[in-house]
Amino acid sequence: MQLHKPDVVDAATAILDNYGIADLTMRRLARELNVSPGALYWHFANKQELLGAVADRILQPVRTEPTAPAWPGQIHQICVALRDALLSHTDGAELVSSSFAAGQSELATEIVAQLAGAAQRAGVIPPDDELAARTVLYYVLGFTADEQSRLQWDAAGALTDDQSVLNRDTSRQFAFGLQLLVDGLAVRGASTLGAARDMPQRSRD
Amino acid sequence: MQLHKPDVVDAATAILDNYGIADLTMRRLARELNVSPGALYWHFANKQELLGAVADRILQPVRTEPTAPAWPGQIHQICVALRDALLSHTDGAELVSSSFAAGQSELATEIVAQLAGAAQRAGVIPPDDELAARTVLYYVLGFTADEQSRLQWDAAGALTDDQSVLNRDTSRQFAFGLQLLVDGLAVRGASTLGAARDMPQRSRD
DNA sequence: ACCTGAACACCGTTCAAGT
DNA sequence: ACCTGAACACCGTTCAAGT
Repeated sequence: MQLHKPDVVDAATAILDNYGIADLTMRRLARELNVSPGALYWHFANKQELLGAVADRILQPVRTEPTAPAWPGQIHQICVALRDALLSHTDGAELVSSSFAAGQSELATEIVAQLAGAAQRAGVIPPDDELAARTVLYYVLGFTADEQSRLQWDAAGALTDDQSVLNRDTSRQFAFGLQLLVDGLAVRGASTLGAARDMPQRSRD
Repeated sequence: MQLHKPDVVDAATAILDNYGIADLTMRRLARELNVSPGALYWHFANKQELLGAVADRILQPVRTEPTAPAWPGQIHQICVALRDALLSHTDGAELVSSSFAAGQSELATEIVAQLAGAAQRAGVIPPDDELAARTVLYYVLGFTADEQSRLQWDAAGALTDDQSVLNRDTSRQFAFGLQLLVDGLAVRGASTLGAARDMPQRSRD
């Protein structure tokens, strides 16, 4: 029977979940699908494009309009959903991170747009809104990649107790860094929102 | 003549600067040094360890006690020095980022400690200071990796004018995101520094 | 102690040729 | 249109054997 893109992405995701990103190779994937390696290149231009498709599969659950009424809640919502999505796949953060950097994940770009919207509602005006959005994304990707790699060291069994990610409340830690950014956003937003009152620098000019 | 670790790191850095991280392979490096690939494994346990040594070489210029009097200036100083160091080597941000994630860069850990110190001076108490420090580092690495990969696309000549990193003031953009974090740090620090005054939420309980 | 030679078990990608 | 077979030009790592 014929090979279709979604089948390929399914198989790739299965390898990722079960063996990790190091084992997600074109040849291994072809073997799993009972095709020759060359067959994959009919459907995907190269490995990066395929990884981008896997990244978009991972980010699918994040694809939802935020329901929170105010912008801080919206940012929390998006970021928590994002971290959850990344944590549900082995090396998820690493894969999405590099796909985003390579500009191969459409959904990552969409998430940036949504975060930028929240930043605007916080009072950050273009083009700073996108900058703020990217800053938030860098944080979530960096934090989660770190968390996930520690989890792997942990599973491998070579980590002292105070390094163990299990003994620390990572969700609380994640929220702390996120709050840092939300607070910063509030300050930055307030400085450009009419309210020149109690803002000493450049009140009117 | 004998092969010494610093020679190896020198040669590796040269390959990185001239050809990029994709060409920094053990075999290529051995060829450049006129030794067999196996020789490298007498000096380094594996490729990750060697890359960690290159990362530390890149971070060397950042290794300096901050001279700014107040913590916001110190953070700016460290982060600007860090970004400059990363930008002076092809794929510098990507290399340091992955070495840090793999726990192979001692200097990266040192930089986190220095940022944590600044966070403490901002009023963020342990263990949140390290969390704050890591958040700042995630930002610098994420931003700079992004900036650097856009620079590469640009050099390759396939980017529209408004995507071009040259037409945007990236240093100003970098400062914006950094300010976001510094502002957040100020808020967080103030909330734990005695001053419960004019802080509506959980002022006393 | 330090290095070579050779092997092992892989990679990503291309492309003529088949159906 | 879609895929195979086979090749090209590589990888990281190990390890007996040499000096």
